[in-house]
Amino acid sequence: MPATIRDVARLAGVSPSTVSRALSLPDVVNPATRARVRAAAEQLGYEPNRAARGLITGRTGNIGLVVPDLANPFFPSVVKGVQARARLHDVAVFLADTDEDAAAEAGLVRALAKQVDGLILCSPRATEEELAAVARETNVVLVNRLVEGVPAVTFDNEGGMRQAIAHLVALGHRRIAWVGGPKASWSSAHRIIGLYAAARDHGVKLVDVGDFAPTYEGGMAAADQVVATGATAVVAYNDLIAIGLLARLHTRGISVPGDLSVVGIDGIAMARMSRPALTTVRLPKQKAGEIAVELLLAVLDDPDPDTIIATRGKLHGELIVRDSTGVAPDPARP
Amino acid sequence: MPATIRDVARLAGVSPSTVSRALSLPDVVNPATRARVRAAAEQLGYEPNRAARGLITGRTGNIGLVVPDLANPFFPSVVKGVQARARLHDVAVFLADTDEDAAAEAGLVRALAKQVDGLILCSPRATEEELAAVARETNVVLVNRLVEGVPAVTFDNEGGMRQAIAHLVALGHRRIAWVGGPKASWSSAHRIIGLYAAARDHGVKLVDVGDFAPTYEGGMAAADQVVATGATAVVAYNDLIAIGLLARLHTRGISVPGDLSVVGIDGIAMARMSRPALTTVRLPKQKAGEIAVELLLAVLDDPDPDTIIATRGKLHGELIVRDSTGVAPDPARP
DNA sequence: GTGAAAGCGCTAACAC
DNA sequence: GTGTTAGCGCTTTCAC
Repeated sequence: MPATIRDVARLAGVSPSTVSRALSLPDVVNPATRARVRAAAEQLGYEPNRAARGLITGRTGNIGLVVPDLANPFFPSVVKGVQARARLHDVAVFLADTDEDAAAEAGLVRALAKQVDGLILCSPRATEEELAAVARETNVVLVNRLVEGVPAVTFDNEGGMRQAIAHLVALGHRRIAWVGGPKASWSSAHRIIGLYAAARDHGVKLVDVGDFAPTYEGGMAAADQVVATGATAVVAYNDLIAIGLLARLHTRGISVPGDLSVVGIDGIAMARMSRPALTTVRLPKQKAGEIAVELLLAVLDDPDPDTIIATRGKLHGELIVRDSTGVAPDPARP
Repeated sequence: MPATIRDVARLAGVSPSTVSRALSLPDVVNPATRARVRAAAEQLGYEPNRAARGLITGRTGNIGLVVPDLANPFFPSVVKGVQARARLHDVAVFLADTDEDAAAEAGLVRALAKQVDGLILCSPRATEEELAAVARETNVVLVNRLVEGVPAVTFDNEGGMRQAIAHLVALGHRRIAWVGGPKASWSSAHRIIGLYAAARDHGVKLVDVGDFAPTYEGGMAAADQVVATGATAVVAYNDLIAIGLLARLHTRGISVPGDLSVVGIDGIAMARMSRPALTTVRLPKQKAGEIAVELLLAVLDDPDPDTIIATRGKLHGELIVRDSTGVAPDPARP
């Protein structure tokens, strides 16, 4: 049975309102009283009941975080960032994993929306309309997704692809394969834009082998088609696909980077651990989570549309060169 | 501005209490009234405010989940399981990542405890006393940890190690190295117990190379010492260490499984993707999360100590044989 | 600077 | 079967 504000008030010999003030607006009460109240609160181990406070202030001190799939190592990083930053602000985080199920997502969002001050949404698959609708009903920050009028923190997907292509071109590659991810995803679209722009600028040939699941298995499935293109290098939609490529290429006796160079995107921990270690564009995932929290809190304090538009983050990726692109292409190959 | 119970009451032409009853105890109100109330609620998009309800019922419909580090792939799996099962019961999940910081953990737990019905704790590092203290103040379910009188879902660590050793012995190994994890961890202690028991039973020699960080780097650091033991096989505290071993062994030109067989534990996704693919004992991590939720909910409904003791889960691991133990040891090696 | 009173949205007694 | 009343723990007028 936790102590209530009345217990503290009784012990300190003051009224509940004074306790409330002493704790949340310290400078408005007499220092002596404040000290007495503090001591009483301490002694009783008193912590204000957030639900009760929220009922009256309209602020719960909680935020919600929705991710599509925690099994994809991309998202735990984001969650960790959100978590860490939220704790700094003494805000608690509700987490929901939608299991890539757009329908479940809608329900979860509705349920969560009632008990939080705002929502951070990683929703690669939801439609713009759905997201805009949610944003109308509650405070929302989007991660790696841009929707008109909704604050968001995004990655510089185009820039990431440019770095990848520039790196491969510098190594001498002239024919580069692309293994796509989920077609509907926002980041996929933007990665492709950057990819083609870079290929055009460098005057190199891009061969699209199609869209695959953004998983290890997806990469395994894509590998043979990549080989068939005759490309000397391949860029994958994400690291998981790239690592799947590596595995299947090894099985087929194709040397990486000897016969084929491989580049991923995301910079998940696993990329360091693959064989050969994977060259990738590291996206600051945890940072994205942290910024999303700051953004959300800023919007809560000032829901002015101008603020919202001004507070968009665009995070740049960093090319990490590892062994999977270590060698120039064999000029004997077509 | 979301609809309140009074809005629904007004629209349906009944009192707020009737609305409340119609929604939570449907069979106690007249079917006709119930239908009217339901329609009104629907029309207004009414969802009861959980905070307000919790204030009076004493139940928030929320649970808290504390994990030490989301960057360790073990924990996202547990979180996913908790998440999925909680959603089934219409319970929301607060997530806290303590960043392996025991001090932060205490604070987080206190803060969370106020706004949840119960806590699921993955706290490999907290002391028994700390955990017992938390359990006295709030409803707690422990994961992969056993403390007197506290409901818990654990893995059969001993059994897992027995399977690993039996597998290696069957392949002909007689001298097996052990790379330990964090000394203070509960599962480490139990893995060691199973390990030595199995070694004794099979009459094989175990060589302990010491304790290492439960990470890829930890495995890299341990590899050379493993080689120096002259063992033909090595069991690691977890998959991350095992994968680190694989990497360093490859660098040194030591063939796995040709020269040395490697076994991990946990069964993280990455284990399939290593080269060679890692033989491991797969622990049902997601299942553990699911069961933890069921356990917690059961305890909430019936905080009787007998129930608590009866409701302990012990989950068995499953040996997954992959290439890292594919071949019998070379008899030429000592 | 502090206390009394009202009320956030909801449910649980208690009447009827 | 339904309405009225009271109150969960807290903050916030409004007096003083």
